[in-house]
Amino acid sequence: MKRTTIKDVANRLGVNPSTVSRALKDHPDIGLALREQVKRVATEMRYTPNRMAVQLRQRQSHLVGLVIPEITMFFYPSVIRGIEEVLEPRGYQLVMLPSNESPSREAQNLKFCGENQLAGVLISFTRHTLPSDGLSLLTNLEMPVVVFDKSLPDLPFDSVILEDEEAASRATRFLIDTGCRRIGGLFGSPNLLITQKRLQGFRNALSSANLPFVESMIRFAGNADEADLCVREMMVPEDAPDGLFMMSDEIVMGAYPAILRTGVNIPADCSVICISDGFVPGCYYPRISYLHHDGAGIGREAAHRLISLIDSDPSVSIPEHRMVNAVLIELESTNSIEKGE
Amino acid sequence: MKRTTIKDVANRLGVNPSTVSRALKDHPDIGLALREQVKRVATEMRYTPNRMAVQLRQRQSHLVGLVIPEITMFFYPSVIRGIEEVLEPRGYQLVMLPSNESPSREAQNLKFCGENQLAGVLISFTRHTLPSDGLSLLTNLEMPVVVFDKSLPDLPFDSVILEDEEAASRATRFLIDTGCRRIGGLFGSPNLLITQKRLQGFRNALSSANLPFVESMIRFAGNADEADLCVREMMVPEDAPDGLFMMSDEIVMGAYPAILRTGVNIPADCSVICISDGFVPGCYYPRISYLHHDGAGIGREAAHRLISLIDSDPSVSIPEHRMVNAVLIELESTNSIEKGE
DNA sequence: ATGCGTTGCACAATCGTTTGCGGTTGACAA
DNA sequence: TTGTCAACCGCAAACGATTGTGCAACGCAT
Repeated sequence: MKRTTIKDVANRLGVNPSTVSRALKDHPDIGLALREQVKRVATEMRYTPNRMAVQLRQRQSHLVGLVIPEITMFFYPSVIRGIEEVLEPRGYQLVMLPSNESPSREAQNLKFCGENQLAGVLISFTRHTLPSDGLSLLTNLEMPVVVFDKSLPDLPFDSVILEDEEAASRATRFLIDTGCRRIGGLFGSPNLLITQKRLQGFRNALSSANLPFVESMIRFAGNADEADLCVREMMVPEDAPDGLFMMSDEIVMGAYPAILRTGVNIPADCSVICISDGFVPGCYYPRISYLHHDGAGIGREAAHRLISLIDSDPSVSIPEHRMVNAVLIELESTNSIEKGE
Repeated sequence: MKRTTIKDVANRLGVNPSTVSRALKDHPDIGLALREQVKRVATEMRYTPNRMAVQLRQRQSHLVGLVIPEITMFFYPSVIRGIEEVLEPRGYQLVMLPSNESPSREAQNLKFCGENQLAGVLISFTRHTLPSDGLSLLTNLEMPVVVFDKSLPDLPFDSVILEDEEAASRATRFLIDTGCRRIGGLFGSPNLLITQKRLQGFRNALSSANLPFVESMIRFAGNADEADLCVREMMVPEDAPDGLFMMSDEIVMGAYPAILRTGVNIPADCSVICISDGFVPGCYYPRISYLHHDGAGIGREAAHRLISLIDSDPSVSIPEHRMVNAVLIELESTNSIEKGE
């Protein structure tokens, strides 16, 4: 039960394989009549091109590598949806290459992309990848690549990231505007550039409002459980925050129930805002307002950029850094209005 | 800047490409001395085999297709982690083929797997796939395939699924044992076999306890928002349930906050239990006890089975249906103990 | 009739590996 | 000396497609 090849079709028609190949792609060299006949017979014989042969010949696969730090339930599923949305119609497929937060695994994954001549690579770095390592990895890769979300400083490659600083700043300002004065912040891994930027945005907003930045009011949590712990530490009776900024969905899922558990009244005692992909904030009561960190949007952007890199001459393009901005979504009132003025 | 091929290595050594090929795979035909030298030069020239050529030659890729109804934040991320855990060490890579709950897209995806001679396929069906269609799709595929989680009735192919009926039954029994008498159930799409089975388990538990099955106490929700709506309908003062079974994480995330919003006291007024992957139940307060629907475990099982199918003679193997059982995890008390006896 | 330009297709090389087969050595026994 | 048999390695044909080039046949103008 062998697959029918282009040769089989050619033999059946008594023509040369090359003729069949050209006919199927409407090459003008082939007469119109024959062209139609070839197509008829080809579908009749249920011929489908063998991609391996095609790819070997043209030295390029239609596979795109997706190198991500870990396949978590946060953010990446949305990103993948966004990517698929633009890749699939163009005939590209996504190969999963999770790095499990291990730089060495990440290097392996990138190596895989190179060896298999994937069409391109979409990458989000692990929290442990050193900027210099990331740079050399991508440089050695010699193929279209776009970095998304978890980028590294000063990378001379295309990237699509959130306006992290601005988003965090706006979120914080929102808390300030609704009357919060003792604002706490819950952040992710401090290694991450996005964490640093969001922290910076957080600080900027405070200082713009002439509010002091209190070291003890911010915490870093590597995962949901740690976020839970942070909350328990922060929510001490004497000086609990009256407003809390949480930088991600994972932090929210760890921290928010912890807050509720302390008995603190939201938003009366403490307002809350976060940066989120959008689903999680609606799954709590009270709901949480958030700055939309649009995973699908970032995925789409990154994929688009990658496609244009693949289609263009690699030597002429200069890296383009795209920042997608986060829009504020207000859900009910986890943010108090005119708090105790 | 061409990649170095096996020919380059051969030329450098003045030997035949075939010799290099054999030397690199320790073929006994090649003398030990030469073998070592070839390897040395190969690594020195940074030779890496071109997989496309290899695959074309041996008519098989090391890619496994993952066909899933949709890439959601629930369940599938865990499944993928489990799969990767067993696939990656064996040199297989995962290709994402989301069907977006569309049977036609699903058919396309399967076709893709066939045309590209993937090594095998892991599939979870959409909620709209007809059993007969699924059967013919897989039959035509003619390659190793294992169905996981969202299966179809009477499929003569390997499968790995949860003991859905048993899990739902145990969950319900747990509610009964803690004193609930008016037990409600929130289910997913009624098209799904897993929904039907879990519903069956739910009913069985009720009837075993001589409790009536009240049609109005169960609801079907296609997504979280619908689950929210269902709760608002059910939680009417006169005859609200005193115990609630929720069949999945997505249902929980829609329904649980809705319950809290109604002001119903958990677990005093209403106990809650669900079937879950494990992360979500801990992200609420009160936490929710659950029967563990282990995504990673199912992924691992499915991947293992697929590997053994790939490695074995396809003609001799008979389909194996694996049911993984769900263990009960009790978190705090969303289940009342000795309710109003 | 000669020359020239199209049109329409066949030939063969190529992509980078793998693999069946055959052939050359040298050793060693008959 | 001849024959046998390993041990080693080269040759060339695949795998299934794409593509540059060659070459008939034909039309048309000269």
